[in-house]
Amino acid sequence: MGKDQQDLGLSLSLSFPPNLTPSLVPSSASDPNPEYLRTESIRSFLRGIDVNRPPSTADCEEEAGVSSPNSTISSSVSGKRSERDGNNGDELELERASSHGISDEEDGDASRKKLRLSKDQSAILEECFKEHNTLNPKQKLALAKQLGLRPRQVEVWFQNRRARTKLKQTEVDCEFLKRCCENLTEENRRLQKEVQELRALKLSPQLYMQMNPPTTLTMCPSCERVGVPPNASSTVDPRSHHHSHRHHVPINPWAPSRPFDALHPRS
DNA sequence: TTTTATCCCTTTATTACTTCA
DNA sequence: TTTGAAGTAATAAAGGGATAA
Repeated sequence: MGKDQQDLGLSLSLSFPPNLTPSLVPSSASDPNPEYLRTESIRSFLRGIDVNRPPSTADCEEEAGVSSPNSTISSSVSGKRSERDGNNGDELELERASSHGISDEEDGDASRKKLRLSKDQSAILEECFKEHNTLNPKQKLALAKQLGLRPRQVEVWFQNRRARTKLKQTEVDCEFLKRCCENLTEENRRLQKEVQELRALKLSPQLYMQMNPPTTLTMCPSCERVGVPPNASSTVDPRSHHHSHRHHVPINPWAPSRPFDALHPRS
């Protein structure tokens, strides 16, 4: 449990520059009740069809029986689920008590039936998910009881919901990194151009003579950034640099230029 | 060390919706 | 304009491996 929560927490705790994130986050990501769910649920509601209608006696008996058509049967057959359910009295009881409204006719098909949750059920689940994206067993049972679902359904819903959240976050991360890459490419292009210009100057002494003295260019020894000394006339405010420069190192314009990658090696 | 519960990941199946001939 | 097949997106659920208690 701990590992998973950590993973999710890491994924979700990524922060982005405020100017990037909002435009990148898909509207649906923050929408607890997406249009898709709304329209579908509304249609379902209007038709008076609720795939998760409250359990009837027959349904309960059916669920409790051996031949459940739904996931319950397959899950109770599968090792993991049977182990789990067999050791949890409350959960098993709820499993039996809750229903999906599967009739006996439908029961014949052993294939799993996927049932859409109602609008209300989805809304409540979303609300709970907003509060905490994982559930402890008590919360799960309570929620399942409240929604008329099996605890396993609630559990699965939360798992799938976490997966959707992670997927959205991955998309946002990807978009952010793409932009970073674009920005760096652009900066690299700009710097390469600058290097070319400086090399051109180096090759034409006449132009060089018209240049300002090289001492007007200084470099921060710690970060190797080109700066402007305080006495130089410039629009750049030296105080805006990230640390004080008491030791500006004059740049030798004849020194071989280093490409951007050499200045910013990837660790 | 073994057991159990829970997680995530991947895959499958189902449903509802859209597109197009 | 209607209709049915095909395609697509969303998502419920299963199964399996990993991990913590």
